Amino acid sequence: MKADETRRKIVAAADQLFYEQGFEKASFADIARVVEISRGNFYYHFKTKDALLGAVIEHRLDERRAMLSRWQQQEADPVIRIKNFINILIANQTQIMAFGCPVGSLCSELAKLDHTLRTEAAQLFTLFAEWLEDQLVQLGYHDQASDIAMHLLMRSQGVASLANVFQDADFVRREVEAMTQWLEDQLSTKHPN
Amino acid sequence: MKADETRRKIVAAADQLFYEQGFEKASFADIARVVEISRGNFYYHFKTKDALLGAVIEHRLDERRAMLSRWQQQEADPVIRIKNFINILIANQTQIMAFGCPVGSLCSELAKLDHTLRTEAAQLFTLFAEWLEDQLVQLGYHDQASDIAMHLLMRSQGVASLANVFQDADFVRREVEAMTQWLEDQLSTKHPN
DNA sequence: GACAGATTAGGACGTTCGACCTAATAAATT
DNA sequence: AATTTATTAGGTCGAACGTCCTAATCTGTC
Repeated sequence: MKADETRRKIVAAADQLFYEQGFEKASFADIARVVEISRGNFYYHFKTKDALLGAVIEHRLDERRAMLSRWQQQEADPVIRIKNFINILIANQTQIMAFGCPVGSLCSELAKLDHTLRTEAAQLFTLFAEWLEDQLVQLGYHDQASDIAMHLLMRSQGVASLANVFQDADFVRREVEAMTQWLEDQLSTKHPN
Repeated sequence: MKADETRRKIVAAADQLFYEQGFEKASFADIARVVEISRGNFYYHFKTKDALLGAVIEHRLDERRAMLSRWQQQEADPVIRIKNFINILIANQTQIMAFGCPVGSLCSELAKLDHTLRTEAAQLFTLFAEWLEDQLVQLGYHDQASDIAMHLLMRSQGVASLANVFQDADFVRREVEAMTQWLEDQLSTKHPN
């Protein structure tokens, strides 16, 4: 089955180009150039551009699920796991400054396009929200777990947005530091309920 | 000069459609339908779509400058002025949940398009950043004023992003409350340097 | 080696878009 | 009223796009 390999390459290239240029601007011709196949070949693997987008979203979900379960295995402490999440902003700093958050910018674009797959893309957020909530539950939070998870997600998005606009690495560093500090303050000052 | 009126209508319609659909998706035909003029008429008022975008950005800058100077006149206390800024999230909640932040989503799109007017759009952020910084300086901050301003801007963006994705009015209310509380904590616990 | 199915290449079609042009009309000026 | 200028309408052009079709090529099986 060589088709699987080609399909994988198409999805990988589309993933990157959708990120760098946005879903609408990235064309079949662009992707074909990267994968080095003919334009017409797409129709064999994906009947429509929406189908390709669906595959890209699934791929992103898989990657992130894999990352999260890796963290689950490698780090026993939920606090460190959450810090791993925060540090994505540092690890992917260059890309985020250039193209924004891959999750947030896709959701934003699909919302404006009023696209069918808008809800599927939103699951990328839900994935992180629920995972963060789970970590916080493990830390003894219950009622607040969901709110704190959303707060962390919110700050990540805000930092990514401004990082993209202002291209300021120092700002990112400061906010990641502040975010980490805020988390520790939460854990130390407030007794989990 | 009836042309000024027509031009004003075009800019107003483009402003809204660029917000609702995004710059690329909103076409001359769409705008023409709203303004009720012919498509070809655009070329008389704006030679290119980029020129129209430039006018829209200028228009948005003007509107926001007007709003900020209104706040300057109506409120003597910089703290209340800053709270006005925070409360934009509540005042424009419906639109933000539907289409995101008009400033952030435009900057995000132009960044992906690698558009020439990207920096002009970023001035919309700079406008708020400098205004917030100014308020904080008036409150006695100096070294920290810029960082706090960026932090407030960051949280606004984050809240707007997630509001758009999750369409959760309660989340917005909670985060606005938390943001206001954070501001007051800053002002009360830390003596301005 | 012949055959069938899987995969790919390349071009054609219809649509949409921004851009551009020209003629018609409205407004202003003399 | 005549003439010029400002403004608008409507149509056309070329390019880009997603979609679709058909022929060619590759791959595995008997």
